[in-house]
Amino acid sequence: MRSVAAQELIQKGVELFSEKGFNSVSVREITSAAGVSPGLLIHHFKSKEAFIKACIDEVFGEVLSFKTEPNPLDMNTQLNKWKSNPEFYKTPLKFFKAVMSSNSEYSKQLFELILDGSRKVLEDGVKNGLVKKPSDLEMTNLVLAVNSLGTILLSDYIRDQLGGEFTDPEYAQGFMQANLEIYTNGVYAPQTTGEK
Amino acid sequence: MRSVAAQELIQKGVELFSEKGFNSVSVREITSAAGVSPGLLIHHFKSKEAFIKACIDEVFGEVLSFKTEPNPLDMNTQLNKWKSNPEFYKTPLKFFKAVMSSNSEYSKQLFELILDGSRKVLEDGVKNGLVKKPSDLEMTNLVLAVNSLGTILLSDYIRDQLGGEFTDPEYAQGFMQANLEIYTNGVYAPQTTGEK
DNA sequence: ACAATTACTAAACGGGCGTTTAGTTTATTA
DNA sequence: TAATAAACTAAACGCCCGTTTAGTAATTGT
Repeated sequence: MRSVAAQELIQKGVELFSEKGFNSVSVREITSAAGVSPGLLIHHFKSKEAFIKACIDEVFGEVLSFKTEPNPLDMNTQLNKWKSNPEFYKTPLKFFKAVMSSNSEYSKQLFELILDGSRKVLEDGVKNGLVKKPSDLEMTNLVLAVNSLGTILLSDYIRDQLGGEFTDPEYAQGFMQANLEIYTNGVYAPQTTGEK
Repeated sequence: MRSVAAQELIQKGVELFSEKGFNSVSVREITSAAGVSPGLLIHHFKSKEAFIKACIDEVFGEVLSFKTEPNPLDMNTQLNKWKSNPEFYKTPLKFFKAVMSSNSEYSKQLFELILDGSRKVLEDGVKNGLVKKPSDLEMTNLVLAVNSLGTILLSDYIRDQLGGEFTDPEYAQGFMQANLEIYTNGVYAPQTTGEK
């Protein structure tokens, strides 16, 4: 079982890593935020890298299970989730961004997990008749997943444009509506096949 | 005028920054790659930060002008560019990724520039009848730009999935085709409006 | 209760960082 | 060709980093 201080360290670690990324937060910054000595973090977690892994495990075990959570493709479900509790998603979303920007072994696993979840939704959608059968499902899945993740990675820029987080109810409606419109109607007009 | 060594430093800097990002490349790494002393970089550029800015100026002045280059939305034009000279885009694309991941003042300016270019293409497309009139042009523009940029930011993950760079002719065709299909036909089947 | 383990701290270590300093070589200019 | 300026180097400075060490306080097991 984890000591109180160790739990506190994980919590502060997740918080700070979410804000600044793994490389920009030092061990000392975390330990002083938790009110303990730097040595204690190493004592409990062996190294900073192992501590980061512990933080990742904590967040993804506690809050996110990409196999059961609504998939990025499923915009309406996601929108409702955000609407009902926007605060809940803020830190995990930023932490997720930190992980995906870190090029660790975890980030690759997470990406595959996202792809798996997205593929499932896509395949189900095709079966249900809700989604058009793409000529190359795997490639389409990749593109859709990348678009969703890109939204998260670029959330800082989106915030600047909207004037607030795209997960906030105030702005989520319009942002999701644009997504939905694109994914429903396409962008190119019907009479063209997309060529110039 | 810039000295030969200073030019060499910029070139090596862009190369290394593109590979690893700004924070992960030290002044010593750049100067030893250029065969000069660390002090010389500071002598020429005052600080590492100013050197980074010089690198950004160099790349975006030399290779990219987002107002004239094909816009991310214009998939076919972009595909043809990549097809005709894939090497040309590799380093600038990675450098661009490094800048967008750095949260500098430059990255925000670049994002606005991308939005401006994208908006122009979108508006022209609507006038030409090539693009459907979106209910919220600014929001749609934001979503489309984010999707395009996301592809660049996540290029490492895409490479893992495809087995090669998505800018390589071998893989570009299929990847762009999936994009084109989504933007032409949408994802959701016609009989549904997208709700579950 | 006492021994053994665990939680924890203060201090320091070694290393890499960006940058400064002081000095030398090379180029420019008059 | 002598004076001035620019290019450049070797060494070191101070700082912050992750981690180690050596020791103390608290907890646990018997």
